[in-house]
Formats: sequence, structure tokens, C-alpha cells
Amino acid sequence: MGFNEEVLRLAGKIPKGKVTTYKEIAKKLKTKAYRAVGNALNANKQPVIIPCHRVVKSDGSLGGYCGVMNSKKKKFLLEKEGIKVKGNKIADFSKKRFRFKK
DNA sequence: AGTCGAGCGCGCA
DNA sequence: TGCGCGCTCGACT
Repeated sequence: MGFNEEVLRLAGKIPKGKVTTYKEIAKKLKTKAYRAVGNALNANKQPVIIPCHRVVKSDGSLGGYCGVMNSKKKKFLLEKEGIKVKGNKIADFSKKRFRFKK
């Protein structure tokens, strides 16, 4: 089980209607490679099981994009799940934020 | 408060 | 083999 596999697995555990951050994932993996987390999502082999649109930056920004997906689509998906998105940021981010069980 | 740079793990050239 | 990236944080201005 490589680093990216763990990242993908964790990302897949995010409940519907919730979001998490790259930071949370990195911390869960006991690493400081926050960038590698995003990189893993980018290089994921199974985009369908990876709701990367639920993974955002720690300040609530959507971040970049998700593979072939553009930021617009990402925003749309988030709103569809009940998450308010203001511009390219999560409106009630602190409320919808999901933390992995330690 | 805003900007800059460093550091991590993996992928691609 | 080496550099960069979908980030984050600390330090300096």
C-alpha cells in the first residue's frame, strides 16, 4: 500500500455532503507532504471512487481541479451535495468540514 | 496583512 | 536522475 493508495482510500471515506482538506489527509498519514496528497489525487487510477471534489484547501478554497474535471464542475458537484460555495471557496466550510477518525 | 521560501512523496521527462 | 506539483506553514517585510 503506497502513499497515494492511502490518500485515495481516505478520500473515498469522505461522507456525502462533507469536505476535507489535504492537510487532514496528510496528518492522518503522519506526513508533511501536503503537496503529495494533491498529487496523489491527480495521479489516481480510479477517479470514480475518489470524490476529489470533496477535498479542498485548508482555507476553504476549492484548490485546483480534479484530473479532467475543471473547477467549475467541482463547484457544481459540491453545491449539489449541499455544500454552499462562494466564488471558489466553501461558504460554511467549518461546518461541513469532515475530520478523519484518529 | 501580504509575500516569499522551504519541505514533503510521487510522477513524469 | 532531477524537478515540479492540485499545499501548508513559518518568517520576514
